[in-house]
Amino acid sequence: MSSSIALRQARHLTTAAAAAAESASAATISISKAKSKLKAEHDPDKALEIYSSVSDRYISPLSSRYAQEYIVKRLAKSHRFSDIENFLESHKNSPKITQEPFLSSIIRSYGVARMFDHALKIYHQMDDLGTPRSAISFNVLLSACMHSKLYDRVAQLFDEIPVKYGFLPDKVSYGVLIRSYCEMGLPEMAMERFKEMEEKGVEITAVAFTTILHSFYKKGKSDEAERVWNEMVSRGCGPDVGAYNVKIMNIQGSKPEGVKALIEEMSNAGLKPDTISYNYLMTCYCKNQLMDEAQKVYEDLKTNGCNPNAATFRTLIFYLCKKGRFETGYKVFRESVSVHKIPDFITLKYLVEGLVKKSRWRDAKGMSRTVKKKFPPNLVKAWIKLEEDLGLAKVEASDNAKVEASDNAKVEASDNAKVEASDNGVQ
DNA sequence: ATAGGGTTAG
Repeated sequence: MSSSIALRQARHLTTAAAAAAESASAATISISKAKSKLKAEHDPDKALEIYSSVSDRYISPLSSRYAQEYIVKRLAKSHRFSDIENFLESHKNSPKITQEPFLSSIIRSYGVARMFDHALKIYHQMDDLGTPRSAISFNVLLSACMHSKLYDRVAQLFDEIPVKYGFLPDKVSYGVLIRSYCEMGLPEMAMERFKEMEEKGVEITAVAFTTILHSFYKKGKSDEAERVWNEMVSRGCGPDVGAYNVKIMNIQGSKPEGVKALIEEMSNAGLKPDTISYNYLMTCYCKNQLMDEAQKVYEDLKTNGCNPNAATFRTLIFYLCKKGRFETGYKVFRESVSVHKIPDFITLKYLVEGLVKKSRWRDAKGMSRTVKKKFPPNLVKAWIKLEEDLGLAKVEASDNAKVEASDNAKVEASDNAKVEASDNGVQ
């Protein structure tokens, strides 16, 4: 991007960002509606327009956090850091700035953009802004520091800040500190901190244990991991579902029976396996060429009180394609569309190529239409190129013979309405 | 209302 364009965008944004943060008068849509609109919007400037048209932006802290972070992520992707600054700093004009959770969301957003210096700056400004401090904003600051990959700085802040401002670190503060040690490849150092937590009466949680457990597995130290697991159990800190999932992750390379056994063990212990647990089982079946069993896990998700997520769809569709089950793959794809969790480009490329290979022209066509509606502009461009390479672009215009050759050929290629209906028709 | 656990194959 040339600097003049950047400058123009920055100027444009100064106004747009201010409007977005301050004006509630142009309010037309609700935050929940904005959420789905934002999801489909890849242009940061248009995302800002949506943000500024939301009436109840700050009513639900969780939704407003989502919208704010979303915009920051989009801007960060375009390296528009001064725009991020304008956008986030303008939030200081809101009367809500005296509320710690509101200010914390700005700190978190700076963390998302890897702008840690800005995060630290606003944290220190809290006194001037009239915002009270507790461990909450400190923990968000530590997280921002960790997500900016400044791991040794986390330890430094942990020692300095609570003393300076006169509060005590809590279990979450320790959680972030422990994670930083683990990220540095020092899970032993993380374990060391447990003593200190005990002395200070800070609860040692399953989350902290799980962080360390994961780290030891990652280093290939299974024996150490097992020791951590046993200590967690003997202290009565766990395990919980998350801890089990780390254990499952470590054995999923082996036979499905092991994964199944762990899931049963969880259930017997009164824990409810979640989507991640079942994803591991499903993936394990896929890797062992047991596609019927993998599909069964997917189909039973609902019965087990879980919803498929983006990873479920991506993994299942990928392995279905790998096994040549493109028709089933297409069916699962349509289910992913209906819940707004469509897989990535590579997976869908694999699927559309398979459909074409099997002369499922109508499915390939329908899929293509949906993909172009859902993907960001750069990927749409790549997809159109793919369509051309596959000869898919011509099907609608001239090659009815091809369409009629497919088993669902009753739908005319020009009957767009029908194709669209079939795209969105899966509930 | 802030900390942990995942997602193909190259």
